[in-house]
Amino acid sequence: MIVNKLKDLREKMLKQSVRSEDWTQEGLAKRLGVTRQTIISMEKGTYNPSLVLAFKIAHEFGMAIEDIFEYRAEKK
Amino acid sequence: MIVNKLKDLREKMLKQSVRSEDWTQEGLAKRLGVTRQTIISMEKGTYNPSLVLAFKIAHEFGMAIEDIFEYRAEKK
DNA sequence: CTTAAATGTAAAGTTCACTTTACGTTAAGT
DNA sequence: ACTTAACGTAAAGTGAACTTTACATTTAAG
Repeated sequence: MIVNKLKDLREKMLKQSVRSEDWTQEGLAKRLGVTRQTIISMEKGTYNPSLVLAFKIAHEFGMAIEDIFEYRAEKK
Repeated sequence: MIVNKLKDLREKMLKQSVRSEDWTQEGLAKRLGVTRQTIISMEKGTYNPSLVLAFKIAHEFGMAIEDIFEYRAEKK
């Protein structure tokens, strides 16, 4: 199971950023090369990004993957 | 594009490990909960692991995802 | 040399990340 | 109140990650 901080991080950037349009769901989606639906589903936790997308996201936020996504071993 | 060090890392563990059967393709696959085919394809670079699997792999090797997988921006 | 473990290859099937389209709701400015 | 940007939801389609099965090749050890 993977937990992520995407929603909080993006909303924080939205508030802080001068170019706030860069951090709307749509703005971020465009920079990542995905659709807005993809952002929504990730923020909701409906599904996990691919490793490639996780790398792109980490790059956009200037953080390591492990700072944004946390893996928790499944409870069997 | 993602480059990985899986083959080298696993072979290194194979040589160093006392319980070498833990680091055969089959042994590693079982611990990761995937098939041997999956290991082969990742080592060949045929496909990239999901983020969940990347986390599990990093955990098995005791390393960070970024130490095993490297993202290189696509040349358009 | 022989045998068995480990690795490689190939191909069809399943699942899920991601797209596409379309419409509904919320928030904020004027 | 009106408008519009931003956010949310739903559902069908595509492609790639991953499985399953089966067989062939390499490597190491007796």
